[in-house]
Amino acid sequence: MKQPKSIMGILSKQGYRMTPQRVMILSVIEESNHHISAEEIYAQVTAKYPRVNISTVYRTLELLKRLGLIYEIDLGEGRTRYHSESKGHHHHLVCQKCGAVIDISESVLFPLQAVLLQAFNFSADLRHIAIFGLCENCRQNSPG
Amino acid sequence: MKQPKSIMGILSKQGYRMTPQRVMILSVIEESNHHISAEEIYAQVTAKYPRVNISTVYRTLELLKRLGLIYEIDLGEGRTRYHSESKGHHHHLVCQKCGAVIDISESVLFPLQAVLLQAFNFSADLRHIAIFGLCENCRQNSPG
DNA sequence: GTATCTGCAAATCCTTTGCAAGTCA
DNA sequence: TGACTTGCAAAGGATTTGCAGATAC
Repeated sequence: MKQPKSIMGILSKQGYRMTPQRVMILSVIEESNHHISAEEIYAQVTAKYPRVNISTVYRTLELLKRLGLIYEIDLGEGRTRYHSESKGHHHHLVCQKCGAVIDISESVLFPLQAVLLQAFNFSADLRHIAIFGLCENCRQNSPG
Repeated sequence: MKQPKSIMGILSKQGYRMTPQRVMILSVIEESNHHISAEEIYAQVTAKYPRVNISTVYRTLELLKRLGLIYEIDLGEGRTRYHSESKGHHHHLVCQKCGAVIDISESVLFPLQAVLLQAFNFSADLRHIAIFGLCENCRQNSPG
């Protein structure tokens, strides 16, 4: 398992302890290709370390989020998914009909960010956004 | 209580029945100034009609949503809020620090909608969106 | 050594469902 | 009358919490 070099420093610098659970959970998130849910993280961690508890996963996710190492995203499934900050930012077009998720570049939302800043003095956090709608296929096959 | 003229026709036309519960629930949503949650709707309806059950509220919300009479929005609180379609569309800037919700015009997202359509052939549903970030006040008072 | 973390179990919150009784058309 | 609706109670899934024992530093 790849061990992030930075995590030890980041944790100890802020008074947190480095535990095998924390290292494993972050590793699973960083090695995941997609946006991973708490339950999926739990399943992967448990495979190697059966005694880890789901509540530890949730507590660790909360911590990693606070430390800025991971981001959460709501893809409209009724559960939260997580993503490694080190992999960079992007957005998601989620098809409400077929469930397809299309990743798009962060830059697509730069103009919107600029408008919100100018017009409302609002600093929008547009790093990992889900936009719902209909994908190309479902548009063609849907009535209206 | 104001009774929506249209609901009877809309319901019966699609084979649904008009019940006092349905009329009251829609009325509460239409008379609400803000985006209202299932629990809040339940509280208001119960005040006048104590035997109504929360499950009826959820079932009715599902129906009204399907009929296009209401929209749902997720303001990041872990619960869904509802809004009358007849009041028109707008978006929300939600401050992650103080919780302020700033309503903005639907048209602010028209350019984004056009870009997504052109570049990805994706028909984005941008009628009631929540965008998270920092409001004017909190930007000034926050470190960094 | 001791404050921080974890596992376990139970609780919480929001929402959904099964079913028998009630009600609208 | 009969299909659609409701109330009730119980279940459901995701997430959180209290607490005593375990562990990092």
